[in-house]
Amino acid sequence: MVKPSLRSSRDKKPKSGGDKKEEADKRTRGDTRQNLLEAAMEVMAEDESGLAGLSLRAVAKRAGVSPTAFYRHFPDMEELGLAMLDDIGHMLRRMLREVRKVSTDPKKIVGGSMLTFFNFVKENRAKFVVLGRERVGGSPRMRAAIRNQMNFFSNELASDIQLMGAFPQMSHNDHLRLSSMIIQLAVGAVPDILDLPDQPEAEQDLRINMEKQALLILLGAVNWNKKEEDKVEKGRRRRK
Amino acid sequence: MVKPSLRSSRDKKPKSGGDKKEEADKRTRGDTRQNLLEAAMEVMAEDESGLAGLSLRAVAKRAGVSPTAFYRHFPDMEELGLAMLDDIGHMLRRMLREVRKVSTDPKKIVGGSMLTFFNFVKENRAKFVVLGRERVGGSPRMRAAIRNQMNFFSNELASDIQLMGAFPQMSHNDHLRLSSMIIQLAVGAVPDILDLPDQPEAEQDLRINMEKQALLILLGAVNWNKKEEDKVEKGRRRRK
DNA sequence: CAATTATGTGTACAATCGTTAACGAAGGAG
DNA sequence: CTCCTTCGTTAACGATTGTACACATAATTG
Repeated sequence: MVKPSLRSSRDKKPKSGGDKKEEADKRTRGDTRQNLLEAAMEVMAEDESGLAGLSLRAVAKRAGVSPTAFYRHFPDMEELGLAMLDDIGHMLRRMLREVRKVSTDPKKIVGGSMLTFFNFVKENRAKFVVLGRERVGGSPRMRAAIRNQMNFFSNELASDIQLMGAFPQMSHNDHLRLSSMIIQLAVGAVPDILDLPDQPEAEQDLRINMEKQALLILLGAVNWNKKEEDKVEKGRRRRK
Repeated sequence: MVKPSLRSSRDKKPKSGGDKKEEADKRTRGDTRQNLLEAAMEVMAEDESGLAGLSLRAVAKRAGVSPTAFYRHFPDMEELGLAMLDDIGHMLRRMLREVRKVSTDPKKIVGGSMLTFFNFVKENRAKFVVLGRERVGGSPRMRAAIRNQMNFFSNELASDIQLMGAFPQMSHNDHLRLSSMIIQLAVGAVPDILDLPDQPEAEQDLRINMEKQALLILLGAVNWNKKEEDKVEKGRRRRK
C-alpha cells in the first residue's frame, strides 16, 4: 500500500528499534518544522489521502522524527495544512509576479503566465495536489484560506492589467472578474496537468488548449461593453 | 452495545409487487446497496474526509447495517466511489439536458444552464463535495472516471451548440473548447457555491458573476477567428 | 555555575480501522 | 422435503491511529 520511497533530500532511516541515526546529521533549530511541511506534502501527493486522512504518524515518520515531536511545531494537522498553504501561495505568487514583469502586452502576459503556470504545476506536483484537493474538500478554515489566496492572485493580476490600460472600457469589477476567470481557468486545468500521459503530444495539446482558452477570454474582454453592455445590464439592478 | 435494530430491509419487499424473473436483472436489487451509497455521500459531506479517508465502518453504520454487510455489495471503497460517481453524473446530465431543451439561443441556454447548475449544486451539496474533491485527490481510476464524465458533458454541450449554428466560423474543436471552458467555469465555481454565506446578497452577486463570466466567454467565441486565428494557429503542429 | 527553555526520544493506551471467519434466516428450485 | 444462493448478523484479529506522560539533551540565559 505504501509506495517505496520517492526521492527525498534527507531520507532518513525511519527507525527500527533503538537504532541511532546515522552520523553527521546535525539537527539545527527550525529544521524539523520545514521537514514536516515537506514530508506532509510528499505523503499527501504520493499516497492519495487528503489532509483530513493524512496520518500524523506517517508525516512524522517521513520527516524522520518521532510522532510526538510533531506537537512541538504544530498543535494540529489543520495548522500544518494552513502553514503548508502559506508556503505554496507565497512561492506561486512570487513566481507569477516575475512573469508579469517581462512584458506589458496583456496577451503576452497571459500567454506567458499560462505557460509558466503549466510548467510550475508540473514541477511542483505535490503542492498542487494539495491545493486542488483542499480547495473543495478541506476544513472550512482551509477552504477559506485557499479562497483568500486565490482572491489575492486575482487582485494582483487585475491591478496589473488595469494599470496597463488595455481595456479602458472595463470597470474595476470587470477587471477583477476577468482576472479571476483566468486564474480559475488555470486552477481548473490542474487536474488535467497532473494526470498528463507520457506522450509529449498530449502535453503540447493541453498547453495550446490552455493558451487558446486564455485568448478567448481576452478576446471577450476586448469586445466587452462594445455592444453587449446594455443587453446584459438592462433589467438588472445596479448594485455598487 | 445494543443497536437499534434498523434492519428493516429484510422484511421489505422489492419496490414492484409483480415478481418477474424472466430475465436476469444486471442491477443488484435490494435497497441496502442504495442505502450504502447515500450513506457514503452523507458521511462524506458532513464530515470532511475524502473518499480515501472515508471509513467503511462509518458508512455501514450510517446505512444501518453491520460493517461486514458492506462486502455483500462492494468489494472495495473505491468501487463504491465509482458507483457513486455514476449516480451523480447520470442525474446531472439528465438535468442539464432538460435545460437545453427550452431554448435555442446560446446565450439563453448558457445563462439558463448556469442558473440551473447553481441551484442544483446548492440542492445536492453532498454530491458536489464528493465530485469536486475526488476530481483532484481521488484514486487514478476515480479521477479518470470524473474526467470522463466531464468530457461527456463537454461533448454533449458542444454538439448542441454547434447544431444550432451560432458560431459558424468555429471548428468542431473550437466548439469543444468553448464547451469545456463553460463546464470548467461551472465546476470551478462549485467551491464558491458551497461556501456561500447566508446573505442572499452574496448569492445574487455570485450568480451574476457566473452569468457575466459565461457571457464574456460567449463574447469571445462570437469574435473568434475574426482576427486571431492566424496569429494563434501559426507555428502549431497539425493535429491528427 | 545552575536553571530554564526548546526540542527531541521512548512507551503506553484506548479508539478505530479493514478484514476474516463462522453462522443464521429467507426464499426459490430440484 | 432438502439444497443452494442471497444477505444479513456477531465475534475476533492485528494494524494503525491520535495523544498523554515521563524523560533526555542542547542551547540559551540568569
